[in-house]
Amino acid sequence: MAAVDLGAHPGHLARRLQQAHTLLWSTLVSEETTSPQFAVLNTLVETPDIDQRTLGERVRLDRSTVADVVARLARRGLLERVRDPLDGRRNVLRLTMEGAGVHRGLAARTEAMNEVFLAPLEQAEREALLGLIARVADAAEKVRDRR
Amino acid sequence: MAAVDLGAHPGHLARRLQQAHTLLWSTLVSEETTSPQFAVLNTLVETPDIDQRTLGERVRLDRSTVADVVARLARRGLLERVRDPLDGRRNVLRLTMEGAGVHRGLAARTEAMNEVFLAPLEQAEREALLGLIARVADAAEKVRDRR
DNA sequence: CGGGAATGCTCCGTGTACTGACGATTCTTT
DNA sequence: AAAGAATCGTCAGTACACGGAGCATTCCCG
Repeated sequence: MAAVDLGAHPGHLARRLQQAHTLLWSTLVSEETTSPQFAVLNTLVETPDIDQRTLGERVRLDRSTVADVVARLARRGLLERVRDPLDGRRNVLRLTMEGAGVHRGLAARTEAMNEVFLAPLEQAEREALLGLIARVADAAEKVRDRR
Repeated sequence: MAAVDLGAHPGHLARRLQQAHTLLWSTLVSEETTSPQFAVLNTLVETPDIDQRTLGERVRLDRSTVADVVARLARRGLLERVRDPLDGRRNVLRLTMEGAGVHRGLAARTEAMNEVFLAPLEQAEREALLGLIARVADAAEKVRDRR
């Protein structure tokens, strides 16, 4: 009797948004490479020779998930993972030629996909949505870090 | 060099938002029962004797995931899963007494959590955020259904 | 310099989330 | 009534996502 309206719950909406995006990504951008994988490739483009922990901080993936994603990309030959000779605890990551090529292709198609994804919104609404999500996510992530 | 700013990508923001919510949920609402599990319990409160497929449509989980989530809740004794005598393909789901009790407790704590989650936003902004997400998600889900 | 603390990674267990293949059941159409 | 189509659920495989335990390495302090 005390049932609640899930349509007003941000958590439920966040999950739906994320699921909808994943589905659209797989049809419009790539079936092989996922959105988190693209985030990793993209970070490696701007910061070569990064280690897994720092990479995880940038793309917001925990140490375990980074290891998984990186392992998959390495298996496909899109990046190299080498033990850092200067610090034997770290893995140094770097894109291969092929990885850079894959990133280029995905970056282009991602732009197109974003257009489709946000199509129901006016320009001002798109900026508002992204800004609001960023503020909520930033605040929640700060709570986590303070621990 | 062609690296992209992930902060402007709705997919990346959607993932961050969902992750942040999951984390906050586990600290403020429950460690045992997840947000999707609550969505299932909640649907069973308003619609007893529902089958898994219909349930999945309501909470936006595919058939496999529904089966997983329902199995976990059944294992904990929060719901009963019985073969429908009128249609041998379906499982009929119904909350147990304990399941109803768990739902009551979660519903209260969920309200409190939503307040914390949306704390960085003004009232008008909260409504705007939820409305914008719903529009984008609705549109994307329609694309999927049309298949 | 030497020993304890901190750090980076891996491995394991659990929980979403989806697709494809399959089996059982029911429905439809003739 | 029987063949074929549609439906519901399960199972296997893959990919994120997280916490805890454990290991090797490095850092820091006395």
